[in-house]
Amino acid sequence: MVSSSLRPLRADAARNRELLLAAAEEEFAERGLSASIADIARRAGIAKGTVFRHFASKEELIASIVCGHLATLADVARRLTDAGDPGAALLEFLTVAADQRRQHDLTFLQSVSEGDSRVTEVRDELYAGIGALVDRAHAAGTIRSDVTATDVFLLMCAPVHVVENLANPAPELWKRYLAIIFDGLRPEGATPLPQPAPARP
Amino acid sequence: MVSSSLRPLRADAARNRELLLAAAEEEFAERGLSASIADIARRAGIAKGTVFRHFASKEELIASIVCGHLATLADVARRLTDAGDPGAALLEFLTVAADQRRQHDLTFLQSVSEGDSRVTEVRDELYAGIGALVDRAHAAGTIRSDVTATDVFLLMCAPVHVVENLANPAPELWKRYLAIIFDGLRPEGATPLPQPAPARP
Amino acid sequence: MVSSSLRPLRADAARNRELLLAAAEEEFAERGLSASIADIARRAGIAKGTVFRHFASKEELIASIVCGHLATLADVARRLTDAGDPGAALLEFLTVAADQRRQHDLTFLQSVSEGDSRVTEVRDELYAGIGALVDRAHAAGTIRSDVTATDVFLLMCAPVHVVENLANPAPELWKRYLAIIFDGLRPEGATPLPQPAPARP
Amino acid sequence: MVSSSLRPLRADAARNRELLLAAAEEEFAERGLSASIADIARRAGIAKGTVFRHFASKEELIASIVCGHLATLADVARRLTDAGDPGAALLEFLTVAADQRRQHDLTFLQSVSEGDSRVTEVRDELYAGIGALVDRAHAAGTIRSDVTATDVFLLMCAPVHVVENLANPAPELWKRYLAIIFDGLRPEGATPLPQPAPARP
DNA sequence: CATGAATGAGAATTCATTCAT
DNA sequence: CATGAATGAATTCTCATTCAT
Repeated sequence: MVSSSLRPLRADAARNRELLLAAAEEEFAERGLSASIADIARRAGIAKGTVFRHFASKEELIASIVCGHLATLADVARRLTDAGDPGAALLEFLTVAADQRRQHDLTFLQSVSEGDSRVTEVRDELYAGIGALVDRAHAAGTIRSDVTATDVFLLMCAPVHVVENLANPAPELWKRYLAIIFDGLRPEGATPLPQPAPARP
Repeated sequence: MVSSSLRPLRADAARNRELLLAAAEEEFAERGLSASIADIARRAGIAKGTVFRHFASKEELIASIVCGHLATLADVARRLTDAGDPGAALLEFLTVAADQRRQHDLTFLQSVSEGDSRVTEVRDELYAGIGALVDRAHAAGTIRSDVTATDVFLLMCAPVHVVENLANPAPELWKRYLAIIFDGLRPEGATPLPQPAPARP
Repeated sequence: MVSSSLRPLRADAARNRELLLAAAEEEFAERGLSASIADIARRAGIAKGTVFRHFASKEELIASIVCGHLATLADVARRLTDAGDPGAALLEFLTVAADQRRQHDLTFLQSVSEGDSRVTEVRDELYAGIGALVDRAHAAGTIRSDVTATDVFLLMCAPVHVVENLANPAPELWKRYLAIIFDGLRPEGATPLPQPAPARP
Repeated sequence: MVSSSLRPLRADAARNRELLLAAAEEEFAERGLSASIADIARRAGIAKGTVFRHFASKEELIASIVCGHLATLADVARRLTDAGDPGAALLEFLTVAADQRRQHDLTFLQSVSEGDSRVTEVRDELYAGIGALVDRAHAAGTIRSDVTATDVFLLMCAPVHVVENLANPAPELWKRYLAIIFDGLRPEGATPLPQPAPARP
């Protein structure tokens, strides 16, 4: 039973679903895309067959994980729209986003769930939230005017990715690269950009 | 270079080796790490078994690809050390590096060949080359003084990674993000970095 | 016995396990160690993948077969310890042992499962049983005093092995060679042995 | 070039043939039947392709090894026919036979080359030799009258086989079991045999 | 004629997914 | 409805054998 519609899941089923998602995140983080359903089920303390009762396929499981992460980020963005300092709000958003990724790097899951409609939907929400943050930052003059919401959306994961090339990165090293990239977004000393901003994803 | 081994291979074998490496790059780029040896062989127009005559295992094949790319980059870095403008040289290096990645994103291959000794060796050469470029840029005051060769090494792939989150990125879009990141490396308007630079990889 | 593990298997699974073991014995007997899992599965009327659900590897399958045979023999030895005539009991044991082997010569499997702990355990039991039989035969003066339990353990398979060098041996021919060897174990006309008895295996 | 007919092989080819046979024996002894042609060739210091110039197939190589061993034994038997003490001669023959096996256990090779005509031929010679030895022993009353040449032929390898069930057998332990078996062949205290002697193999 | 590169038919093993219990 | 047994396609890798160099 996947959809949020209809019956709201029995209590234990809902709990299993959460156990499963958590186990899957850990397993994917440790083993990469090739983490097996069997291992995930074992980690969740659930039978293999039951996994398919919750998620019709491995792809759908992955999509659900990605959805969750994106939804959390969309929430964060929404909440920060009311914050006092628009520049600080945008930086905070990027910080939360990178921190989320850092906990389990699951960026590679995104490519798998590219086509999924629920993912697209949540991503649109997130995109809207980022749009609002960027608009306010523009108005406040905190970031260069030629930078768009899409740019921010794309740069969001960069700090964590950068750090991943290291075997044992310091746990907060990504903040160093977020700082560098955020400096690149500032209006001071900005060089004209050689390529136009891309359209929304 | 890679062929540090024994005899120089028979002409046809050498050709097959190149066909194989090329096919493998394409296949990995399209299918990710899980590209199969069978598909690679088919793409190269070569029998499955022959792949294993050239590369004892899938891992070794991957290591060879990674080695080739790193060696090319090390060459580029070496050549640019003599260039007139240190700042332009560093930017040029990052441009070439990103361009190489763009053709086939194979960053994920790196993690597999982490332990390989040949890879380590070539990476050290590349690292040395980047070090020289960064030193000269520091001397010329083109980049902020708190940025190290390791930082540049890590940031090298970021522009391409950023773009990969898009389904159909404009072919040169990565230049936009390289520009933003490079602006972040400039001394003008630089914010103090929250984390110390990491040690060499 | 072998099924010392957890729950007692579902009825159908248990049946498949037996089918599998039987098919494997036949296939190994016909094709030797290089019998393929695929052929074994086909013979058992079971899918290839299912073999690995029952036995994690070919080695484990072999160990299970060996274990079964050794356990049966250990049982036989135990039962015969109470028999009236110690000499007849020992001969009976060797007869049963050889007969078991004859059905499927699987001696070569033993070398593969040398390290397996379950095998070691059952073999120790068997060894103890043989020890008891030999002790009683010694006491009764039926076998020469310089022959040990290890000797009997080692000679156990000889009659069948001898016969195997023939293309189409008469089904009970092995009894001829068991008789000859058993005569060699008798005290009458025994020549001093040129080498000391080996330590327990 | 396989046959002993026609040209007698160029000197170096003959040498390669011997190197190859020796390497193959060692490799088979160490790795069993699954020793690979590649490893054998490497051990002999010869190219893989050349192996097939000497022996048309792996089976033929094996048959050649087996042939060599059988021929040596046939020679030994022939030579011992003239010896003074018929009983001692037979024992000596069995000793040499077992010793030969012990050096490299290659009994398993025999089953592979079962059908080979050259093997059959040499085996017949060996059989004849054993027949002569047995006849003389019968005449001298050294062995029981109900034992035939075929029995001896079959029992020949038993002592080594027996010892093989041990992980690290003492190098001459087989002599212990040869003594036991030979005692079983003696007329003193012989029990009637339960099965008739088999026909020639 | 020796060499070793190429071949392709398997081998063991893994895994998402289905379905009887 | 949960369970875990069964499935079979796919994967990496091996090897006897052939054949161009």
